[in-house]
Amino acid sequence: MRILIVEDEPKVASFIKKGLEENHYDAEIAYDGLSGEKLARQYNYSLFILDVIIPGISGLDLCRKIKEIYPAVPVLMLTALGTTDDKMLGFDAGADDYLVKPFEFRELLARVKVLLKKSNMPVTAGNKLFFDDLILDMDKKIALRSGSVIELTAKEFSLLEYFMRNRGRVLSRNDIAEKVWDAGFDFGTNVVDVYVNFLRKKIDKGFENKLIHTKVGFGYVFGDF
Amino acid sequence: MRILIVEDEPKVASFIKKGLEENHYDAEIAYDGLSGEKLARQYNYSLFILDVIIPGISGLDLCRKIKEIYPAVPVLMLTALGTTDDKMLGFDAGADDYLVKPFEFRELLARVKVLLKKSNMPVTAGNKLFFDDLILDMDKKIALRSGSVIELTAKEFSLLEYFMRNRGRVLSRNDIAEKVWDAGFDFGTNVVDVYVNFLRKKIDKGFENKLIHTKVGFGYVFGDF
DNA sequence: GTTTGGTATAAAAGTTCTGTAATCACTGTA
DNA sequence: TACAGTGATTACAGAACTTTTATACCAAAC
Repeated sequence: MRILIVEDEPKVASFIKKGLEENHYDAEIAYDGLSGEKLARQYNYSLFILDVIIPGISGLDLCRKIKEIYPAVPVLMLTALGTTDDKMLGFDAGADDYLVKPFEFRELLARVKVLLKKSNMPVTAGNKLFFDDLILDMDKKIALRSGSVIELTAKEFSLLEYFMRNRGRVLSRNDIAEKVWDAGFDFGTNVVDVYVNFLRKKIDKGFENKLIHTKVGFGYVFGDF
Repeated sequence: MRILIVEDEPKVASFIKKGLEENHYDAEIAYDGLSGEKLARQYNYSLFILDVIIPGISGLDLCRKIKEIYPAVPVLMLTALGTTDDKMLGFDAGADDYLVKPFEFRELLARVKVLLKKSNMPVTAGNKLFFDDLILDMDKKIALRSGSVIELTAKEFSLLEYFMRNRGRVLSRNDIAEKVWDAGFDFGTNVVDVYVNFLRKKIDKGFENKLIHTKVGFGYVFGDF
C-alpha cells in the first residue's frame, strides 16, 4: 500500500510518514504541488494525503488533477482551515475525506484504513497501464498523455499495450509481428514500421521525452532514456 | 437512493430527512435501534446515517450488525461526542465516516454524496438505474428520457441495463452477446448491432448528447462524452 | 557514392458498422 | 388449428473507417 503525502511543513509530513510506516504502509513525501503531481503521474499510489495549502499548485487543484487521472484512488484533504466552506471546496474538488488540523494520528489512521478498505473492495478494477505521463485505459480503450485523450485504433492499441507490457526490452519486428499480428506472420511487408510510425505520431509527437525508440538493426524499445 | 436515518431526536431527524429529500434522495427515519435494525433487514438501503446514542441497541452495535449483513453499504456515524476516542469507536464498529454535532447540512450532504459515489458506481435508487436524464425503471420495465416514457422489449431492456451497469467501459460484441444473450453465443450473426441500433432509435434519436457510442474495432460504450 | 535500415505518405484492399427489410419464432385468441 | 400480432433474428447493401501494400525519401555506415 503506497501512500503519497503532499505537505510542505516537514514536521507534519514526517510525523504522518512515520506513523503510517509504523502501521506497515509505504509512505512518500512531496513538499510542493508540482513534485506531488509528478510523483502521482509516475507511480501507482493507493491513497493521497494532500494539504490544502502547499507551494506551487494548490492542494485543491492537485486533488482535481489526481481525480482526473485516477478517479478510483481516494484522496484525503488535510488543512488548518476548518470552516464548512473550506470543507465544501475540498469535497467539490473530489476529495473523499477531510481532516482538520490539529488532529490525532489515530484518527488519521482510522480514516486512511476506511478509505483503503473501500477502494480495494469494488468491482472497478483500475484497468490501466501506466508509464510516466502516459496512461493506457483498458476499459475506455483510449490513451492519455499528460492528461489529454488520444484515440487509438484496435491495432494501434494492441501494439501500444505490447510495448507498455514489455517496457525497456528491445522488441524485434518479428516479436512484435508475432504478438500483435499473428504467429507465422507473412514477412516481406513493413506493417510494423508503419504502425510504429502511426503510434509515434499519436503519443510522441510534440513531446520532449519520446517513449518509443529505434534500435537500429534490432527493433524498437519503449521507455525512458 | 434510499437512506435510513436512525436518530431519536425528532427535530434533528426530520431536519436531515427534509434536506436529503430536497436533494432527491428517499429518506426514512427510525427513532430507535431496534426499529432501525428491523427496517435495515427489511429494505435495501444505499446508506445508513446512525446517531451513536439512541434508545434500544446503541448506534455502534447497530453499525456492527449492519456491516455484518451489508458489508458494502456505507454507514455515516453522527454524534455529539467529538473526542478522538469516540470517533475511534465508531470506526472500529465499521463506520465509513464520522460527523460531529452540531454540523452544517451541506457538509453532511457532501459526505453522503462521497459515500454513495463510491459504493454504488452504477447509481441505483430503489429499483431504478440513473444516468443523466435517462432512468431505467426495473419495476415498470420502462425507460424515461427527459421525463418521457420509452417502451422497451425484453431484449432491449436487458441490453440497456447491461450498458447502464457498465457505463464508461467499452463492451465488445462478445461481452454483450455473452451477458445479454448467452454464454457460448453462436457467432456469425449481427443481432448485437441490430439491437444497439434499436436502442439508439429509442433512447438517443433526437437528443443532443448521445449515450451510446461506437468504438470502431472494439465495441460500444455507454456514457457521456 | 552506394548500400542498408528506417521513416513517411498515399492509394488500394479489406473490415467493421449502420440501417433497413425480410424472415423466423412465439403467444394468445377465436 | 389457423391466424394475427409482436418480438427476435438473419441478411445484405452502402458508408465509414482501418489495415495493408507500395513506393519515394532520408540518413548514417561502409
